[in-house]
Amino acid sequence: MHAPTNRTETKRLRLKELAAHLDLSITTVSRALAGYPDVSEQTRQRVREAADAFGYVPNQVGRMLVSGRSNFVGMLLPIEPHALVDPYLADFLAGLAGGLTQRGRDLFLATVPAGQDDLAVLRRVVESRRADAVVLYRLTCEDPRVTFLIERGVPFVAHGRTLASTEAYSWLDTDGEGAFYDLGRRLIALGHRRFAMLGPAKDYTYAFLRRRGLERALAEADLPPPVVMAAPLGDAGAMARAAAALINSDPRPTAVVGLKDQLALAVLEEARREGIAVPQALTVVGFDDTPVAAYADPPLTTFSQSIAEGAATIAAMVVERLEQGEAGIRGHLVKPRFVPRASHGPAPAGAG
Amino acid sequence: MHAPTNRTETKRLRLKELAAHLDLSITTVSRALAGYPDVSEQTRQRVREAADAFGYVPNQVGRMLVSGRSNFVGMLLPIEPHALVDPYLADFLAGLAGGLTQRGRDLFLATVPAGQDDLAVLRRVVESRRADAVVLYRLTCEDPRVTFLIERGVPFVAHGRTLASTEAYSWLDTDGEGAFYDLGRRLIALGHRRFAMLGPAKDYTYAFLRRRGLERALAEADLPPPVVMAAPLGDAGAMARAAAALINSDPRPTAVVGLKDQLALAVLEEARREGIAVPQALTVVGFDDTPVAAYADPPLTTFSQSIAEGAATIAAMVVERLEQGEAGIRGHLVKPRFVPRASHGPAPAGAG
DNA sequence: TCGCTCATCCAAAACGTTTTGGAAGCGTGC
DNA sequence: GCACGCTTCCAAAACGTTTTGGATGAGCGA
Repeated sequence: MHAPTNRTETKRLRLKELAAHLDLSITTVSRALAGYPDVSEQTRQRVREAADAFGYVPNQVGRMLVSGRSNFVGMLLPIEPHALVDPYLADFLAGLAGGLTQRGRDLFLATVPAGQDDLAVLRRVVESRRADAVVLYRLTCEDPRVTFLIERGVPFVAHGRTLASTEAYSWLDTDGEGAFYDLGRRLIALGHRRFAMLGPAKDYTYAFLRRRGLERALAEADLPPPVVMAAPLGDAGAMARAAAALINSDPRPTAVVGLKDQLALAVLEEARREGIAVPQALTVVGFDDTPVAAYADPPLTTFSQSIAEGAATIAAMVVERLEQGEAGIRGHLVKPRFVPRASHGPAPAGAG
Repeated sequence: MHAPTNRTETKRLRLKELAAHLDLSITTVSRALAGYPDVSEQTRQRVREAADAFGYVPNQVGRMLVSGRSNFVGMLLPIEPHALVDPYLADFLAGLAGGLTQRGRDLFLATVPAGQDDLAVLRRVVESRRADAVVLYRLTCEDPRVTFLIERGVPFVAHGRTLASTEAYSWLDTDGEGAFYDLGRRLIALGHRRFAMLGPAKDYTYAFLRRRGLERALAEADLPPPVVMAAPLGDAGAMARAAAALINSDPRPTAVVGLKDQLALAVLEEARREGIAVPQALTVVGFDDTPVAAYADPPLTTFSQSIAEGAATIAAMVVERLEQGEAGIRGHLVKPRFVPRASHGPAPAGAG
């Protein structure tokens, strides 16, 4: 009953040793395990049994070297200090990793240290041959990473998209433009005339598109475009100030849409602080249906999209792109689901 | 102004070609870049410049093969179908990946497909040489993964710990036992006498320890142990039923502690449904301080722990373990912070 | 001139696998 | 007895790097 003092240090079994033990060449053992037809059924059996018995697991690194592929898919994770990580990222990663595993690949997470260049990291990941393909997320309108990867011929799939050249790469995006167009029409039908919008500070494409959708709805109804403000995501103070500024703009908007739930929640918070009743005096709508949305006071009207499902689709798209080359390039637009809750309603009477 | 029809297909530059171009041997180029002293300062300069000019990035796979290390740290991600991914996982992964990157390693996410064996996946990850070390999370009291890894001599760090042999591996855990002991005393001082506890269905160590902490506080005050129920995390229906059963146990407890916020929130929900006032008639406390906790009605009293910070520490511990072998084994206990909000209060008068 | 040290460079082996291009053995048809 | 084809196996090369164990030549003291 002694504690194990020295670890077993199981010297891992290599193909060479397995072959020696079987009195076969490593070629034959390799081909037997790979199921090639030029090894007799009897030998194959013998090899399989020995491999199982010894618990032989092929060294992937050796394989990588000769095949030139790593079977890894890389994903870049920007680490912004003090900014909260998007809660939906967990679902996304789980879905992506799960989908990749299903297809015999694995996910490799590369972070971009604060102050470092996205592109440098991206380049290192790809050219060091540690990843066969890359998943990008949170694209900007003219994302330099996209042009870089296209130029180098690196297979990748984007969650989100750029404004131009969307034919040249695979992407999956939520139809935020359509959603916000519909939302605009819906709110106009409820009598709203003065709109405001709170977006992220960075030039994300989704922000541009959602805004364009809303503006199109307003333009079609001959209404003026929304008042727009931006705040850095994750910076609670800045978001609160921006929300306050929006609410207090003169004349006060009757509907404020947040481009993400976090932003809409900041608006809700400010409205409560200022004693503005939601939704009687102010309609607030968000996007994402984060877990807190349902718990907000009042529960936040928003749009829902299944992140995990989208991530699984992206996994499939990556593999398709890898296996079919440029013929595997696809674009997917996913329609989000409107989740009406209690934070929106008819425009206050007498407004406008 | 043509669109690029054929991708540039930049044939990646190898050490051999760089050497040929410089009229040097690959040995010298390799050693020049690595900074060995047996290459003249002049040559080193020349090599460095050429490498920069050509954008030479060493093929990591070649390195891995010869060094026997991959510089990857693996993490197992159990994918439970239909169960929500823990929201804190995103912070954890971001912190871990960031900390590893800082130290020259990368994170490799391996999922365990539903129905597959944890151990089989773990074994494959480690023995295929794709990861030098592993991070485990959500440990059970006698976690088989721990014994497996110790037996094989694989370096790993656990987030959480087992009950026994905690000297034999590195771990970082929240002091849930201490926290719940303190909580018990605090609530007893507020007049509570009848306690209940809602935990996860699985045999997680944190559940055992938190319960033990609470029970110790009750025993010291000569109070009976808490009524305990368990529900599978992520299954909303089951959690609601368990919460209802707890609330309706006779005599009704005056304080219910949830082992995680999700469970406490389920209790809150049931209390509202049954018209039981919180905290006047019932005290509810959670653990984790998830984002929704602050938004709950009433805002949930809970415990907070900085996940990202813990993850960064784990990253440091992994590297320490890798570099110092068994001498690098450490155990860290982190004290969570009590976050009093509005869901707890004095026991109702006349109770007990 | 010889022998020694030092600075600088390099050929070859090694890491563990897959793949290429045969080779050996055996039966078969003529 | 020979050419041929088929089955089964294998040696060697290749993948891209690091490391080992010299080799080469210059400088220098004797």
